[in-house]
Amino acid sequence: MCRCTIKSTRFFAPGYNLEATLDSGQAFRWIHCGNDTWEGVVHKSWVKLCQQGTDLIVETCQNEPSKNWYWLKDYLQIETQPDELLRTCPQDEYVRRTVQSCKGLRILRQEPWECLASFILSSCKQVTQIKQVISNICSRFGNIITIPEDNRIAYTFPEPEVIASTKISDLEKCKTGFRATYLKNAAELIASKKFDLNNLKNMDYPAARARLLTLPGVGPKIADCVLLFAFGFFEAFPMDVWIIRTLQKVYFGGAKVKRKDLEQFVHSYFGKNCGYIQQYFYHYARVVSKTA
DNA sequence: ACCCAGGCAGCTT
DNA sequence: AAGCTGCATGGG
Repeated sequence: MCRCTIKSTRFFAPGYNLEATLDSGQAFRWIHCGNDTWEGVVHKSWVKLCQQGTDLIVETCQNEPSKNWYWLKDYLQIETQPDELLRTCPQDEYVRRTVQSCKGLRILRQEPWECLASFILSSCKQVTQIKQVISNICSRFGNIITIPEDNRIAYTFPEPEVIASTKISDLEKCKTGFRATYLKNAAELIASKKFDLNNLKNMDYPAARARLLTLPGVGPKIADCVLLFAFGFFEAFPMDVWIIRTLQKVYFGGAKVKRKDLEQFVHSYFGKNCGYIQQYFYHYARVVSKTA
């Protein structure tokens, strides 16, 4: 049981699109509490965020109170200006439409292990299901965080050591399905220090990607998600079913272009920040265009 | 009943 | 190197 300290602040973040950022399928643990308010857990601390004009109102329940707010500002990428990154993309009609519709969407800077584990569990599942499985994993294997203001409970994401020492059958009780062994085996490699997840940040994109691809349950798509959402490699372009369909429809007149050829295309056409526009495409295709 | 979901690994051609 | 298949589970 932890002894938490409530701390509050506000971040000046004009134009920050909290909803698109927290609900665009890059992180799976944020809960919408209405009125532009979201609750989640970042770096083992419970966090409540509320968008209010140009500010994000922040309330936290911190395990180990830190002197400054870097840990959360970095996670939320408050200082990043998406428009500057997206300027390197050709401003074609579809780019303009999706950027306009998802204006202010940031790519988060997530914790590597939670991000990796989440996307190992994501394959061939819908976003709502992924959220459910991860919620199950955390409530079963994470540590309890009590929120002083009303005695509710939140959970940390279980460390690799915990997952590594868990029975496959207990992981499967969380509805992981066939992904349970992938997760456990990856956790073992990380817990035993045979795989140094944090060292990926010292590599360039191709080297870090090649290294991630050696992990069980990690292929090109999941590797790119981790590189984009946890390490800030904006040249990583996760090629999922939604994006493949979108690219074929918008840029190839509906032709069945192969994955390999699409990869070539996105890197040469969208350039060094192709991963950033990818997230706008994904969110637009999956959410925005449905509700328009 | 059927097809699909932020795929991957292993096997067959 | 490419193409096919099984994997476990729930939603539409």
